Amino acid sequence: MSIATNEVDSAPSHFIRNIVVEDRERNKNGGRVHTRFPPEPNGYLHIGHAKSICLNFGIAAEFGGLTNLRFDDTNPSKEEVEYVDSIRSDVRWLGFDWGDREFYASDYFDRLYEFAEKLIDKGKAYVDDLSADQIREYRGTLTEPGRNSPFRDRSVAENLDLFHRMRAGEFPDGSHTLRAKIDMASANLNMRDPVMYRILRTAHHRTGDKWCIYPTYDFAHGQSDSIEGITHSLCTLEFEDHRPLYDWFIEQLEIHHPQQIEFARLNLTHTVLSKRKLLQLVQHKHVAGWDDPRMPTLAGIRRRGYPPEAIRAFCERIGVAKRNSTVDIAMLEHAVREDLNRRAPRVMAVLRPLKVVLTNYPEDRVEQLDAVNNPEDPSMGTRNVPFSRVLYIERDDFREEPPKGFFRLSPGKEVRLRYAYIIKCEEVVKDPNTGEVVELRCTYDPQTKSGSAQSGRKVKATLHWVSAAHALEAEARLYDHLFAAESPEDIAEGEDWTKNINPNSLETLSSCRVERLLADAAPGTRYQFERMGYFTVDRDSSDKMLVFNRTVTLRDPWAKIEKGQKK
RNA sequence: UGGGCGGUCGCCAAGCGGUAAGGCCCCGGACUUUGGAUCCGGUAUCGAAGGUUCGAAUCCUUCCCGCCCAGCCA
Repeated sequence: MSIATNEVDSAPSHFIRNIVVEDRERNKNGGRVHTRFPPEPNGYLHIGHAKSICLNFGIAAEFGGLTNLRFDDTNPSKEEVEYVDSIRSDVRWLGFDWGDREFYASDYFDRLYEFAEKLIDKGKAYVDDLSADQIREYRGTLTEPGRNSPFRDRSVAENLDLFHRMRAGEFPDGSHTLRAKIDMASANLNMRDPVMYRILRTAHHRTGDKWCIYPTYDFAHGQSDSIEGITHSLCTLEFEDHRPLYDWFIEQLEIHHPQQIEFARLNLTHTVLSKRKLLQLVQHKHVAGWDDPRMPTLAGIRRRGYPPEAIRAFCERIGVAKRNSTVDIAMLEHAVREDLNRRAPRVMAVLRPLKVVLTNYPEDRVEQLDAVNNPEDPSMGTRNVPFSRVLYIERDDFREEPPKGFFRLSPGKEVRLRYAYIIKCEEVVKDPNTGEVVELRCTYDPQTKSGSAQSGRKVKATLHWVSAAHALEAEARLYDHLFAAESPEDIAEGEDWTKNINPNSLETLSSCRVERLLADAAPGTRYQFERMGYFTVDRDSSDKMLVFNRTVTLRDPWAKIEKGQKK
């Protein structure tokens, strides 16, 4: 079993799995299960693709089958190698392996060309001289049948000759097409003599200038699946109408017949998942790039710190069905927290530092305190954290005038410092000009050292902290949903969806203080900053400045209460 | 008004004639040196209306609502 599937104890049933089970019971395809993930290399993969990847690789692995990675590169004008490289690394990062079965629709251009000739031979395809506009006119509408092209009844010999000359480059772009001869009156528009080949003088990222005609996706996709011996061609709902066409090609060609099954694509709240819109976000600099941690791309999610295991668990949990749906992004975030809670080492980091001086603690004294690395996993051990007279605590953990329900630090009140002592706020020092609180003067109770006999006194809150003299400075990038609106694409007439971009989706804090051991953390390493959230070392991090991405916050009931009070 | 596909809790989603799983969110409460985690408990009669049946979310009929299709995009 692959690492990708063994973490899910019992895979929930869904209709595609049921179909596969039935197919195997009937010994269809000799019980073989062979799927493929067929992206077009014209953009970066996103969380929606992850659903398809997990489905395709997951269902095959579950039944001892294989999954191919196939690039559907039939339109050279939109496709680039940058994208195939990113797709490869994203699929690998997600945890899946396609072995040596990396294919391209362009690998099959010769075969496809022969298939086209065969259809011409059978009188099932013809070269059309109609322009794109004319083809559209002849196609009819949803409620009216189309009309036959005047070129529909050319002889086989003439069609063959014309098709060869198309390939030979005798005609200008767009002047001719090869069309399937099916039924211009079909209620299914896809069956109204769809275009199989178009003339396009654009260099292809793999085949170079070899071809000036390219098969359409509709003519290439099904046959590519067939050539690869795919048993179950899983695709999204919008291709349901195309299935009769793909079946028609396969039957006319008398080749292996994969079974196409359609499922609903993933939609997520507070984000967009269309390639066009993601491209726009990048090109118009609404984000820093495809791997901006706010992007729903796998590259972005990875940089943000989402673990692949969490993505897989999420994909398993959302299920597979035919109903259009939009999953609450909270479900994704939950999967991330669940995974990181188990695995991320805990560390103390103060994001917005407030100086605390313990007036009754000796100037030059430093204690090494014992701290647990992960309460969920004792095997992760403990570490020493230095404690001294001058500390930093989180600014949000002090309120001069505490609201109802606030049980952190305020004048005259006590709290525990995690792994250390109970302290009491004796004095608030303010900047005489601005009135801003700049320092707290507190006393500590030596009797309350963590773990000691008399440490049992209860206080309402425990704060994280860092020793001023020992801490390292760091930058933290706090991310929020890229879109404040739940459904950013729901907009009024004349409005632009980009108006829903959350202006506060990124907040950069540059004077954070963190435990010294974070100095050696490699990019991509994930931690829990106690009480603040999960953070991941960014690739921008250096000796000069440590940089952390907030992957996801911790659940924070107090923040919720306070938000409610303000309203 | 053509064709295809859907409509089960706020959001996902099981269920396939025998009397509504689960997860997320939310609300209580227990526990807690992370207001974290964990643990308990709470919340639907299945788009509507008829019908068949001892019995229907599951079968039939009609209706309503949503999504997709008129690229030489995928």
